[in-house]
Amino acid sequence: MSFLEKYLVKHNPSFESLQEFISNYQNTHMLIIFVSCKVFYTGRAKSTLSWGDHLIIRKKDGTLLIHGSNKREPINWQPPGSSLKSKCRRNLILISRRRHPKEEIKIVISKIYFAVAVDCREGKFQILGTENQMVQQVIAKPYLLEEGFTPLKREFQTPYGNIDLLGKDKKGTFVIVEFKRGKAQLSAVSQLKRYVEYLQKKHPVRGILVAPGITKSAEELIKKWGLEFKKWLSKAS
Amino acid sequence: MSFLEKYLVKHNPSFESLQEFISNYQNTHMLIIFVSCKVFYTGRAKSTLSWGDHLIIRKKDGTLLIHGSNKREPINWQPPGSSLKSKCRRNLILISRRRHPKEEIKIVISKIYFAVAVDCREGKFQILGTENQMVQQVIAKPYLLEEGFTPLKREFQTPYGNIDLLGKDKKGTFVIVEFKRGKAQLSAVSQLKRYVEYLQKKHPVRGILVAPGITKSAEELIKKWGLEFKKWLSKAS
DNA sequence: CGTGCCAGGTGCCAT
DNA sequence: ATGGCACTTGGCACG
Repeated sequence: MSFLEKYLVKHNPSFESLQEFISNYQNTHMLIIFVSCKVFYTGRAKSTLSWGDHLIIRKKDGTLLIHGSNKREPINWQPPGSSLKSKCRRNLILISRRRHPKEEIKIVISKIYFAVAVDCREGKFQILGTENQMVQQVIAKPYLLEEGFTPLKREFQTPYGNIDLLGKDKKGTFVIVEFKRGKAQLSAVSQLKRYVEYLQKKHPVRGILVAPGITKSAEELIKKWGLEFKKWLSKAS
Repeated sequence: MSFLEKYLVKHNPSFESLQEFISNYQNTHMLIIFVSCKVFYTGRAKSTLSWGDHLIIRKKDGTLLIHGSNKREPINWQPPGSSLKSKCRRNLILISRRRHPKEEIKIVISKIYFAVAVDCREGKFQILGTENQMVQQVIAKPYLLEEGFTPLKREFQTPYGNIDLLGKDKKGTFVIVEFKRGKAQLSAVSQLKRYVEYLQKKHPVRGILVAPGITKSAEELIKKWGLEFKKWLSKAS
């Protein structure tokens, strides 16, 4: 591939030709390969994917994706940092390994429809509306939480976990604030309770869960445990 | 594309040609398109991806994936069930929408390197080694948990959440068992504690966390709360 | 490295 | 639809 070309396509390559293609480009290009194959994964779990048509994507950071005809998630994958080797037998076999944890994917390919090597330089990504930004807003404008609130420490560490935001209310009582960007569930209440249980051994303390909504049972639980829920309006008026 | 062909490639298609290609194949084929583009997402959060080369995959179930040059995760995406429309302006614009929640992705394309439509029939997938299988093993061989254990109910529902496995020990005391397939963390202890707190209002009850390992602080917490940890040997001897 | 935890989490299954 | 939760979760930040 000349340095001017963005991509190179191989149609119905032979096994040997794909092997060479892979070894030539796997460190510099993203590979997109459409094949008939079966897949064996073993590692943290163990899985098999029977014969079918699958899209294989291999990124130069070592990521391996095996996609099927639906769903957002790949059927099988290997995360960044994984190796890739090929063997030519009766079928073409691709093996991707990672070390920690030890995991292996074996792709047995019977037919290669096409393979593309692509020179991909991605853009810059920015995102807004995360939990972190909720916390930042409350730190900047503490009255958004409640009148008289004073933030003390972001990510306050305890042996029971890390408190999103520790502060004091207008009476000087410690306040533990847990933020959720989506509807708060039982687990969020548990989390807040953990922090409160720890801190209240030393000080009187309030616990406030801040989220745009809360499930029914989480709301019942939070009342039962004497904690508070504060609905968060994303408007941030 | 004839019904015999597995795939069809367009090299450097014009905007209009890609529009036609998409509308012809988006309901029956997986589309794989490599372009120079920028992306705007708005919905649960809001993000921008600046100009760069990105791989666009559109599955016939409506899934949209926008991949960059590294990482397992797509930079932007739309889940199954999303729509896709195109507009031709100065650039080619693809818009994918979903209803619940209301979310939109706008892809502004300045250059199309290639587009492929693919007829993808995926294989059957099977997986072993999940949490569910740990539970099934204990149900089949209760002594693996402890001598004299009797399983009573899988997924026992409480207003505090669902208990993986409820049973009784040899003395007839209720036992709540929570399984984790990986190293158990603070959240697992919290979860177990929730169930125990609920049931112990009515009966004396033990809580056992079953996992191949446990983090230091989770172990301390589980002791402090009077719960038990049982190390799970995947050997299932 | 391990630990904790958010994520536009996704996906599955239950009511 | 809402909810509870596992997931080969992935990814990040911090000790």
